[in-house]
Amino acid sequence: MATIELFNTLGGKIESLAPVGTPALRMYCCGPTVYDYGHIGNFRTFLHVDVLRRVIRQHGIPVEHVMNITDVDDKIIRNAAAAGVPIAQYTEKFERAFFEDLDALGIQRPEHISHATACIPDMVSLIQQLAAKDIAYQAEDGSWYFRIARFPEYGKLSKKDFDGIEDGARVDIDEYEKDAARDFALWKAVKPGEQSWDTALGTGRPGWHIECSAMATKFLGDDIDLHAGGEDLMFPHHENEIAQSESASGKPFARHWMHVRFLLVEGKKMSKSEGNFYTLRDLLLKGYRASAIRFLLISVPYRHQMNFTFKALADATNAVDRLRTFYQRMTILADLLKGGFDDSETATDPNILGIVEKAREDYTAALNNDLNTAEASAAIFELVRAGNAVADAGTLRPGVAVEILKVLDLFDGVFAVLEDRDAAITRAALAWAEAEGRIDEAAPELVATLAFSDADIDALVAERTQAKKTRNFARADAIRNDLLAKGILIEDSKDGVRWKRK
RNA sequence: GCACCGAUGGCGAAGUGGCUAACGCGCUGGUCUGCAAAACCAGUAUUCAUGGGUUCAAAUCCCAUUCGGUGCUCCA
Repeated sequence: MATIELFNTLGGKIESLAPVGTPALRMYCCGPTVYDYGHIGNFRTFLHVDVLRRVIRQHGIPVEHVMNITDVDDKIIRNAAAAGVPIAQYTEKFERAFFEDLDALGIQRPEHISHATACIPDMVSLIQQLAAKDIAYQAEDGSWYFRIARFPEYGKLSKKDFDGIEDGARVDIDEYEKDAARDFALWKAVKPGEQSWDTALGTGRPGWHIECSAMATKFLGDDIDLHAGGEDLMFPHHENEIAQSESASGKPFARHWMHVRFLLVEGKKMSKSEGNFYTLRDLLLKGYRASAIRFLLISVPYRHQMNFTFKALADATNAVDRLRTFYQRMTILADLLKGGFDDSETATDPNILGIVEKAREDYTAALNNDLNTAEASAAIFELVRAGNAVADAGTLRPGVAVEILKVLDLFDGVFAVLEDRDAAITRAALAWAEAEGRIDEAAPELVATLAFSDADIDALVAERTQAKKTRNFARADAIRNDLLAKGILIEDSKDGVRWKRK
């Protein structure tokens, strides 16, 4: 099979991605700091890493993927103190929410998930290795710093040349003891009232960057295949990881670096002050579907800045619906064969098999080409149109529908939007909002629609079908319009009546 | 301020030197339907921010300008 070509920030060009030294591809992705609910920008990154791991697995390559949970840092300490609870209690809630959100968005769990606070000994040991080489040094207050002067390659990932850059315009009030302004904290000495650990380095807590170096090494070794994260992490976070890891091991830390670009929201940087800051839960309560959010965030390739808009989100909902409708149509056709139906005599379009094959090839080639999800979905929509047209003409053999379904399954192995879990996810979000006292943020129509059970809807749909049989169209249309007003759409088809929630 | 990235139809968005500028959504007309919906067909940018240049050939390369974004500081 063709190789996966992926842009490598280190080197600045597209390179083949493949495991070296082990059968599995060993990758590390910087995880969340669990001090609040995840926002759509966070999830854009996690979604594209999910796309990557799914593509790798479709190539038959196993993945060994590590993600950290940062459960101690300045913001957590500050917020937990403000809430008057221990940090573990504070982070537990947001960590649980984070995993619920991953599930809602269909993001696969990494093979290894570890907490920063569970890896303190690993971090201490790493810092000790650096200290033995005099690369880590302790300041007078007891904090430990990384001596950047001892790592000449510093800046190679973010392409920064620190020679000649002025070195000390800013001096943080509690970092005045550093030897050089760029030196970064490995271990922060304890401050009154803060959570701390008693270690060989003294009493304190880890700096931010060290956990990723320690965890990646702990689970994957000191020369991993891929390291991924948001573009903002490139500097200083990833640069510092490289400095720590490579200084300790003497080996290149990660061969391949992947960075996902930020998104804009309604054309502007997402920020609380702009009023365009959205968590996944905010969107679910507004009535948008998890599947549409996934599809939209994935559909723009990861290296492009994408503009997230509510219009685009509504459009994505329709696009996903079209894919699902087509999938159902093909499934119904393919299922004819299960009943022992012999389709060898069925009229058949002479070109459709070639179109199916082309869709498969275009789809695969697009993803292999630096994860071009836009072109990949275009290939699938070409198949949708062709398949529908042939089916409309009555020349789609069930055996061909089986082949089409294979391509759709390949597609869904990465895009993961065809299975409809949306109503359940939205119900869970409403239950959460209720528990948090935020139910007033939910769109009223959403509450109304979900208040209707499937059985309620089925009963009304049956009544309408009965009315139609007696040609009582006034009554039938009244039911249809009433349901539509509540967000439920009825579709009559040759195979019976379908309905769906809008 | 310095550095880097981007600007493609009504909206979102591919395409980075050469076939009629993908794809999705929307809109208009048609087919189908009791009417709709779904689905299909046709139409919907002679043109790729603006101005110059290179080339037989440019949305794609170069220069300038305008606008948006990012990094230099916590951030996915």
